[in-house]
Amino acid sequence: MNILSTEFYNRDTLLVARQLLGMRLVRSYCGVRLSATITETEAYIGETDLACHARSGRTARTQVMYGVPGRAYVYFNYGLHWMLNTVTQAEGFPAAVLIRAAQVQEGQEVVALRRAKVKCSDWTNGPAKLTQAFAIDGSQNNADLTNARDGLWIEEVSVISDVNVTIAARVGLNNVPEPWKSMPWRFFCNQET
DNA sequence: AGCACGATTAACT
DNA sequence: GTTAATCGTGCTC
Repeated sequence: MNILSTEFYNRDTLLVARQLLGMRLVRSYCGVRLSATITETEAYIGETDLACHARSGRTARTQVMYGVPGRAYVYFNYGLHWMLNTVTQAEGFPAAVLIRAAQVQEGQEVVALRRAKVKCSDWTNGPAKLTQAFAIDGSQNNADLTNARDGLWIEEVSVISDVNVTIAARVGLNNVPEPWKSMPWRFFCNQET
């Protein structure tokens, strides 16, 4: 196993979002190893990106995005849902990659209990579904993803070739003005299984 | 202090 | 396709 390092995250956010496809998100939960292959990501880049939380500048909520790359930015949305991001680019520049979907590999028994009411194909095919399945919430905000100490990290597994990747506009940005609403900053693997 | 709304989900019709 | 659930955040008064 090869845990992605600070150098991986300290690069252009679009490159990180693209290359996170195929990587394995790992969670150490109650002594059990949960893992899932990342299949969908979105990039949020800087204060000028009006879809990015950093559009409001540095606040208590957004400070993690301004911090060192390779940390988790976990935020609460719609009064119910937690979203997992990885902080990218140099310290001081606010950017992150939202992990939108993944395919469970290890720990299926645990995930099956946590996602008991839905069929397995719906376990982790959305950003808040993923955090529910992996028991990720605000206590993981600013967790260090570059080692196993905080129980959450990403391992390099395989590289997904371009023919298997679709690039499209980000989703859920109803009130965001153009051109930000339509920027092709979403990356996902073509074949769902 | 009050308000509108959100990087969604699941359960409806 | 439509909508309730549910509350932190940032903005206005």
